[in-house]
This record gives sequence, C-alpha cells and structure tokens, in this order.
Amino acid sequence: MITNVATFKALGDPTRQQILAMLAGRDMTIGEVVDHFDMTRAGVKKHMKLLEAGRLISVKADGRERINSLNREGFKSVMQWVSYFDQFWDDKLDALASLVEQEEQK
Amino acid sequence: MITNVATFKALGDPTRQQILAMLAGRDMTIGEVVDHFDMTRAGVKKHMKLLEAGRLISVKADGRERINSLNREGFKSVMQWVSYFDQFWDDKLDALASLVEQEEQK
DNA sequence: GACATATGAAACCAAAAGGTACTACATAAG
DNA sequence: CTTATGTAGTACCTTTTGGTTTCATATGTC
Repeated sequence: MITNVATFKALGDPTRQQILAMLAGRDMTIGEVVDHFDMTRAGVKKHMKLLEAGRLISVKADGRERINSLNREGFKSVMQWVSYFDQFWDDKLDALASLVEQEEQK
Repeated sequence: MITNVATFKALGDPTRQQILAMLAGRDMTIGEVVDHFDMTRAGVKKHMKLLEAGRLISVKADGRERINSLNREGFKSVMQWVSYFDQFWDDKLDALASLVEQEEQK
C-alpha cells in the first residue's frame, strides 16, 4: 500500500498519459515516441523511466532498439488500490439506507 | 482525459494516501488530521488543498471548523481512466487466442 | 469585551521534477 | 573499416513541490 506511489506519480503528468495512450495503439521505440512530441529524446527518456518505475510499461531489447509496451501490473495496482475505497462507499450507502428506514418508521 | 492529472498527482504522495485512508475511517477536521502527523498545520493544509483539487475530498463548513470527507468523484475518475485501457488488454488476449489457434492448425 | 481555538494565506527555503545540451556506446549498413 | 542510427547517461538550468514560519481572520467561551 505504499509502492504504488511511483505508479500514481507516473500517471500525474499529461505527457506520460499521452505516451500511455500511444502505446495502447501499438508498441513503440523511444525514437517513435519522440516523433510525436516537441521534446528532446532525453526528455522523453526520463518520462519512460518514470513510467517503467511505475510498472506501467515494460521494455524489451531487440537489436539496438528497445521496444516499449504497456505493462498490466501498474494498471492492476491502481485498480486494486482504488478498489480498497469501494468498501467505504458501500458502508456509506448502507448507513444511508438505515437512516431512511429509521425515518420511515417514525 | 486531461483534468484527471490533478487527481493522479494528488495520489502520488504517501502522506496524502495516508490522509485518504484516515478519512475512510471517519470525517476529520484539519486539526484532527494534523494530530496524526509530525508536520505543521500549514503543511497538512497544503496536502488537503491538493486532495481537494483532485476531487478526492470535499470540505463542509461547520461553525469555525471545516469537516473534510472523501469525495467519490476523484476515485470514480481514476477508475474510468484506467478502465479505458481494459480494451487494450482484451485485444491483447484476443490476439493471443488467435495465435494459439493458428499454431494448433499447423 | 477579552481570550482561546480553528482556520486560511503569504513569504520563504531546500529538494525534486521537467527539460535541455552534450558525451559515449552498441548495432546496422555502406 | 567507416559511417549512420538508436540508445543510455551525465551535467546543468528552471520550475514545481513539500515543508516551515509568520500573520490575519472568524468563531466559541468566559
């Protein structure tokens, strides 16, 4: 319940969200990603590193190229963390239901 | 597909995640939240502001106190954004299934 | 009214993040 | 072998962020 911080941090940037959307279309090398942005290769590389740290992408070497693809782990981790709070909303609704019942009995 | 950045940014910090967990237990004033941290009131206040910007909490005035509670909107927004990528995984699995079929036909 | 308490906001500071330029290395192609 | 391409890494700069201190305001309490 603490390591997902890297994942959320990675998601808290519009550029990185865009990169993820692109990778949902197809796997890409950093070079290909760079072509879609007005930014240095080194700049993009930094974003990729953060995405990888958040386990949102994974990299596979192929010759001198590195293929970047979406990594399900990060997404799963986000889903799980947020799901933890579902219980909270359920309880709230239960409490609300009880209140309504009490009101009706008056 | 861009404003949820504030929400993810708010979630990308361990202190703020802790605060959310506390508020899942019960609603709290800033003062009560401060008691659980080794941090200045102003410091906590800043975190609360970011959580509010991410629509993860909402504030209700009560006399001189301000009651902070979880706000479902931010959580819903996260769920929705991540769900967008579900399609990706589904397609991947479909493609994998096709591959397996082709292999079996050989 | 005088005083305590709960809060908001601004000024300031150190550290982290977003970005660039530059260097170096590995692989592909002539 | 030489050259071009795809990449990683470091040094550096500027902006943002996490945090404190300080001041001002609004509501409760005696």
